[in-house]
Amino acid sequence: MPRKAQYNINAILDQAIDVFLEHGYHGTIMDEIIARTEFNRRGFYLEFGSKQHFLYVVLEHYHQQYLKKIVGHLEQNHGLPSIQDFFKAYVMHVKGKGCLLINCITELGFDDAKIREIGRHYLDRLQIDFIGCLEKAQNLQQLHPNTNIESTALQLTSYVQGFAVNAVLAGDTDELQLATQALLGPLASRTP
Amino acid sequence: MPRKAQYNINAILDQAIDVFLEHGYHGTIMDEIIARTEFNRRGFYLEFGSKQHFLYVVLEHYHQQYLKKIVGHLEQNHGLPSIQDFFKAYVMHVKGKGCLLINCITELGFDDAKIREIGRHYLDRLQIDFIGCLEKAQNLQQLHPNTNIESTALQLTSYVQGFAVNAVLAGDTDELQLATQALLGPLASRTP
DNA sequence: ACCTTCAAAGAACATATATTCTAGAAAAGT
DNA sequence: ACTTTTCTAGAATATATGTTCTTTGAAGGT
Repeated sequence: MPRKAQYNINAILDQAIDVFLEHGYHGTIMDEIIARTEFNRRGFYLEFGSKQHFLYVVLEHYHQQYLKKIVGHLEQNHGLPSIQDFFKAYVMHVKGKGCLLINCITELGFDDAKIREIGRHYLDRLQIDFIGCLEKAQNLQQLHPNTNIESTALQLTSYVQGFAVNAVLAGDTDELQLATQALLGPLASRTP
Repeated sequence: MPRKAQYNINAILDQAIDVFLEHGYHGTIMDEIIARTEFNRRGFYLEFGSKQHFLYVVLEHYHQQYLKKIVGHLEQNHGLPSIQDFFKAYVMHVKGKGCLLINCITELGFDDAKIREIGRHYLDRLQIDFIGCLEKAQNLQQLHPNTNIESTALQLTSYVQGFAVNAVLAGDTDELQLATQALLGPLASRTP
């Protein structure tokens, strides 16, 4: 019977995330992917077919494995604390690296419809989850009663993207943590 | 006496901005730059030396010619209205295209120290200008008296980047205009 | 009108890069 | 131990791409 594959797909996808984060899509060359992931050229093309298709798989893995879990905080339904948990996790995640999805949007969004679609879907989801969380917060009277929920959700969504860009430049993330507190603080009701 | 150069450097730099916006740095190939700008290979290398150096020149031009003028709104010293003018101009500018500087940061920031430096400088400047504007707004009593200016400026800076990303995905800019209103509205004092 | 100088166009070159192919070796069953 | 399967490593290939070179001809002065 034949040999079994030596490589672990999940580990490879994780390693690939870092490579793409560092050099972008076009800046990443196959030689580096092969060198830094634990598998070989033939295996690569047997498994993924092409660099482009590989990116889609990596991006899907990135979404499922990381972004979804972070966004998951917003679905805990604890109102404002959930939003705080989300930002804390997000800032930790993007610190010093940025966000692969955001990077793909800015690098490839114009040319690649699939990337655009994934990006739109992600942002829509984020905004909907913020809305849900803010509504819950309102029910729990954690929020200023006259808060415009839709607008606030839109703000928070923009803010998230801003972090992803900042994280590439910012050495430490204390600054980002502080900004988050400043952002969320004023949302809280004075008379809970 | 010799012929004079036919090309107009400024026009070329403007044309190049669009090419880089569409395909990113590594995704842009020299053939397209040559085809879409009004000059030829020889002229290009005589003038700029390399693709990389050309990017720096384009970026500098982009900064001087576009970003600086938009950020200039913040130096009008009218407080909140200046911030509103800034966002209006920025949204118009990035609509459907994104921001070249932000794109370069996310694509090249990890590998290219010069890009990182330009990016940091730009964001610092933006934040300082926001602070100045917010202080002025406070003096003019356009602002909630208990606003934390530093944090608010940091937030606004993050929004700007978020917009740059959103603009790549958003077909129309109504959404972004709405977000701006949602963003700036709550800053205004209730008792001016 | 003629000559000189250099711009314009694109061919040519060298390197980089994605993808395919080949040879040898390692695992698993008999 | 032997055979089979297919994995691994890396050579090979074809194309893409940044850069340089060559040829042609246009502009401007005399």
